[in-house]
Amino acid sequence: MTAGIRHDEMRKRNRALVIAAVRQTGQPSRTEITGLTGLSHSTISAIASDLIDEGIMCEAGQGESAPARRGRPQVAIALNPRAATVVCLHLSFNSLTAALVDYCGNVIDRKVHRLATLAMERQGLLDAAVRAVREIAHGRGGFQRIAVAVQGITDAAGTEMLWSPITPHDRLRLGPALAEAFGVPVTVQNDCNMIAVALRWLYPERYRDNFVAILLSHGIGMGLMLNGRLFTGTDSSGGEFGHMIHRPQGALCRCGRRGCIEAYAGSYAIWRRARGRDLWEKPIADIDTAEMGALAGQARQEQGPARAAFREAAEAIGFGIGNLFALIDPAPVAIIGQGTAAFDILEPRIRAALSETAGGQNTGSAHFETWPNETPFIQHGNAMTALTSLDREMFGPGLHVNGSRSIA
Amino acid sequence: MTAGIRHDEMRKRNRALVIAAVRQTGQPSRTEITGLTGLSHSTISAIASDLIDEGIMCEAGQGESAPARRGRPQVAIALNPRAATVVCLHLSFNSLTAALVDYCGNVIDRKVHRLATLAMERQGLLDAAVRAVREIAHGRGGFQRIAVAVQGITDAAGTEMLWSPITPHDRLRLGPALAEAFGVPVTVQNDCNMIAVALRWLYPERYRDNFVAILLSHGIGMGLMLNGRLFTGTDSSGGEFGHMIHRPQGALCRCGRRGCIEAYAGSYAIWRRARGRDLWEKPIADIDTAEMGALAGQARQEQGPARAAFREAAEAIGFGIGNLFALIDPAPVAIIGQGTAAFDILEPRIRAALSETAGGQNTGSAHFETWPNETPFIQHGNAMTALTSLDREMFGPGLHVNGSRSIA
DNA sequence: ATGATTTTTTCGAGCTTCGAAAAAAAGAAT
DNA sequence: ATTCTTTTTTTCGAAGCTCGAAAAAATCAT
Repeated sequence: MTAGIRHDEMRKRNRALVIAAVRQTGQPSRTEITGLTGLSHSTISAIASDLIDEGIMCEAGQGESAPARRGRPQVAIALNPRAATVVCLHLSFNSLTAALVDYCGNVIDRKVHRLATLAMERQGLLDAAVRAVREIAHGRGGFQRIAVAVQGITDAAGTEMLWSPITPHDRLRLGPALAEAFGVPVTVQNDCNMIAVALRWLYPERYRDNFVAILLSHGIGMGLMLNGRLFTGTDSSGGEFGHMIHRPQGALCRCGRRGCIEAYAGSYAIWRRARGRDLWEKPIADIDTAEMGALAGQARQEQGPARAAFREAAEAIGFGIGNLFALIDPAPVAIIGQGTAAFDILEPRIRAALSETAGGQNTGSAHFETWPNETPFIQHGNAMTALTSLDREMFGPGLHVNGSRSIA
Repeated sequence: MTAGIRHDEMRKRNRALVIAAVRQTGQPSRTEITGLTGLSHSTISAIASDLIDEGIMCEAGQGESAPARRGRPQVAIALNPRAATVVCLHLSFNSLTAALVDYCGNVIDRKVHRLATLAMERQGLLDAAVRAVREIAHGRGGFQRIAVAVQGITDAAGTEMLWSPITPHDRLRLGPALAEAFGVPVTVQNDCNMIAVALRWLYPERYRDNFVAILLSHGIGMGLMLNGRLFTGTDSSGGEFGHMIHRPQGALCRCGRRGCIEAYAGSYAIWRRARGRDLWEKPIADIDTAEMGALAGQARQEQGPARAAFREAAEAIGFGIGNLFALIDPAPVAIIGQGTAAFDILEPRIRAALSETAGGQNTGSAHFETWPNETPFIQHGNAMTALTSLDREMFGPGLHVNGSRSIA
């Protein structure tokens, strides 16, 4: 049973709404917030005044390029960049990136660390994460939150990495390790989910309430936005699109099972097939971009195993999207990652396969948008996740930030 | 942007909460509602008093079997059965059932009509629905809502049946036809979704926030509850589990495509395979239960095509559940319908297939609960859907019901 | 300088919830 | 039979929030 709404709850929600309006639109005036939230001028005035006194927001002068209209000019309101600071980590194959981000979302500093994730011990990985946070934050005052994006499956609570292709260790408890080291809340999230979050922030006109982000890379990942909320599993980050079974008893997947979509469409799978290797051969750890580019070139030029490999990859993706659409209906699809470099070869076959599925019947005219580099999306999505979760903490009135005082 | 919460909104939500608490627990006292909602005694007293004055709820004496404790006895509060009436239709192959249900969910009357749905014209089907409503409601006062459960895909708005195996006509606009004829709101919902709703009401301890209901019958259907909400597609009722592709370019499905799960696991598919027919042969319209029983008996007794048919059906279901679980994680599975009569044959192979999938890794000990008859679930879920949607209408204060007056 | 126009703040009214106290309704004790 | 206990329900004043209207503020136009 949901809890009843009390009086203070109403205020909290409306404060949250105001903060969200400012975060979304950048520098709205009080009057614009009135329109966005549907609350009255008086209420917005009161809430804005509170939030400014508490140091969460600040007045930002006449906003961008005052249009010099008649009447009292609007005063732009912005989030106070110094209201809070968050640390964002991004852990992927052989790489750990740390970024320090202010409350407005500006990246204060970023540092990329190279490390051999596959060979490292469990504790070594945890230590590396702690070191990366300590280093990026050093000498820059405190921070309020750590958000970690990982290439792997996380638990639904967002505290640990249940499984990942980048390390042999399962249940890597990044959340508790970082929370203990720094005494701030920590969230651990799947990288593809962060891509979806980023798309929603960056291109809301196209990727708003219902869409799919598919990562084509060494493996195949997915982030799914449904009804404006990130779709996660009940126990884990869910959305293991790459490990839906495309062909029962089919090719060997990196996850140890057989017939997964990834075992046909991951770059290791394309490479394996194009090079004429056995489909049950254990996948290799990494394939560089140049090699994949060469295979794509071959596939474009001549009939042969390379072309067949891309064709089969496209079929796996197409049927996968079709099966997904059978469950959730057609929605915009964004395709991100290295694999998009060969999208010209893949697309016709993806469409052909899709059209053979129940979910694909209305997608003849669907347009797939592609981006080759997933990293900026992951980092942006991760930062926005940390900041909006911080926003939620700001709801409660009477919070003291940076020494400024509440009026209460 | 979500709308801000105003004062009256708060009251509405808390009224809704009280109504929901009563509907869920049956006959709680005011004090029990206090506990369920987290609101104060004073607030519950005020809201209850309003709702009783408005005729939505009523006092129901000492509740069930007063335990004769010390102190002022609790006064049980119940929904007023005469506060509203709804008509529930259930349209399936060759059958149309109409029921009149009071505000508490008691079935006042029910009538089953036989009709040849496949042969009927579009208008004939619509007329039959209108007639069924008129007949069941005749001479019993007005009703406030019509809820239709259909064997077919509906649109996300719940107004029409987009496609159904029971009729050649698509986009059957049941909602507008009934709304125009009777001037009340109409909802049109997929039958499997209604099964899921019913399970949540009937067995909340097991089927609460996350579970799957799978209907094994002539076709294969699914209802999915996620985070306590019915999962629907963005355009349609969604959840077309039966039409996820099990084997690309495989057996011909009733939907016209090839390789769907249903084309292996629907009873027509099992029959076709067991009888040694071509897998690309057009599915027949109906197979009676006795015939399916005979096939199951054959499969139990001897190696042969019947056994192979059930085996392949089980594989399709197992891989399908596995693929579903790859997206949404393991959750309780309820299996309903005629097909459960042979579940003893199916279950081992379903488990075997499931264990080969990414989603099946944690489901070794999963227990599948089965029910042979889907009809009562569909009808109950349909009724509860209509009533809870009516509850939402009752939120607004100052509503006049059955001649009683608001105190305002 | 004055007027017009637009934004923002102020102020009192009207709801709603809450806590405390009172009222109500029963069993238990005397 | 009457009085005490105990528990439920109602009543009442206090506090908090939002709203509309009016006032104040800040700018351009005349």
